Amino acid sequence: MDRAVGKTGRNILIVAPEPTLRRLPLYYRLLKLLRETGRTGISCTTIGKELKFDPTQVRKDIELTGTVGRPKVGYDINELICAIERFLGWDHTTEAFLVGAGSLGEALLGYPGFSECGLNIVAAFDVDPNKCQRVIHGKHVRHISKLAGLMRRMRVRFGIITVPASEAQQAADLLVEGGVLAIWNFAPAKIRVPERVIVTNEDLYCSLAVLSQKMTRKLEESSSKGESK
Amino acid sequence: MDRAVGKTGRNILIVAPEPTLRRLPLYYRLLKLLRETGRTGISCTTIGKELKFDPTQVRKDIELTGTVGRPKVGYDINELICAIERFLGWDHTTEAFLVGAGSLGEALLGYPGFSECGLNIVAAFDVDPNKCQRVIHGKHVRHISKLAGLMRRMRVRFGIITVPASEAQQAADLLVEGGVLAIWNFAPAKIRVPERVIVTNEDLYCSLAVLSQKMTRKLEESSSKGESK
DNA sequence: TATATATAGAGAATTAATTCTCGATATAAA
DNA sequence: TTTATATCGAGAATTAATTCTCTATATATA
Repeated sequence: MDRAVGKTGRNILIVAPEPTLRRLPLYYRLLKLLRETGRTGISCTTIGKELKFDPTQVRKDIELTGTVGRPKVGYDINELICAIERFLGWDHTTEAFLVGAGSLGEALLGYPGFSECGLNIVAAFDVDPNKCQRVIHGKHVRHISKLAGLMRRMRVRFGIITVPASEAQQAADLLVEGGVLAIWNFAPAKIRVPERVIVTNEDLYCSLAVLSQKMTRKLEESSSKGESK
Repeated sequence: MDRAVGKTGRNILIVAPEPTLRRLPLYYRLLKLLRETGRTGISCTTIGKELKFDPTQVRKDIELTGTVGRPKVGYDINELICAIERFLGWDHTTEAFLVGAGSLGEALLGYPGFSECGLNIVAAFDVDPNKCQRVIHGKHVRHISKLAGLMRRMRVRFGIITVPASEAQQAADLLVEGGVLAIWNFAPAKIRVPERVIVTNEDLYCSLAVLSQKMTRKLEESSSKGESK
């Protein structure tokens, strides 16, 4: 989805494969749960069994984080948790601005556990003056006209877009004006930003497509073959 | 992420590759926009240029939907839109129940454009009696105790989970009890369901990981090499 | 009418991601 | 102490996904 760069820009910095990056948080969550039970060690086999992944895949993913294990023993849970945090950049706090204080924005402002990942949404912005001056989950909502200025002044480099699709580009432009480095875009729309800005799109329609297609195929099959097996 | 089946279950029905399924909605959105401008034809090259995809990739994706084009001309936009809708199962309505009427649930209940994808959330459910009897975006919120029964009676086969992680399994169990076929899980938690149920997880932490890692790498590089290029 | 060109379509080549195989080793059991 | 076994680590093999190459063809231009 977010395939690095286009024709022009060469991929300067080698980042981990996206599939790996998407699996690491799942390991991370499991490891934290296990740690609470008092466990101290874990093997790839066990992680794989728990999350339905191939153990070798888990091992290769872990290898990327720089953790070394011991044969027959496995990895130290604490060490592994720290390595994943370090690898993902979850070991330091990143401050973020959120644009669009609708219900989706509100949901993200109150999302539990972002702080564990080092994400700290410090303020929200909206065009609607009625929404401004409100405080949602302890975060102030300000008028969007203040975004770029405040962003520069506070040196915030991370932006989250939760506005309707039609306003996504405008939101992105303001974030770019404020010197944004990375954008997490929840609006179902393509945004155009300078090459240097990292964008990840959280497009619900893309996920829905996966689900609807699978469901449709399954229904087709069961109706044509009359519920085989 | 949602890698089909585990060790035990063979993958009975051949579905399209997930990367393709995730790109199709992007083409679809672009095509609908273009159609509104009065255009009738489009080439893979143009789609690719617009969305920064390789034209061959676009062509292969389109091939899967069964659409045929003409050299030098391209595809008929209308035909292509219909083919994508048919392929994804967006040409017929799927009714869904939503579990968890918090702000995320509210956001989904008011999400614009789900109906274009054939998705119709018919009701929401929550444990909190204060939330019940409310109407959000025209949809009634009922007590969760009524879920399974109503689901069977109304023959709803699609469930959306927007409860906190700690309650996700309970929500999933109720949906399974109601005869669910596919679950769209927004809770950051693994849910266990029978093999026959299709699950797609919308795990924000997985997406965040991609973004934070890229951002971290970029910051590391610019600080060590002092803003090269 | 003849020529140039953009593009679909087929299939080969390449690249990325996953899975398998095997040797080394640390622990537990005999 | 010896043997058995689980598991890491390295690298080969496989599979999936993407990109490239070439041919045929439909349209536009000369």
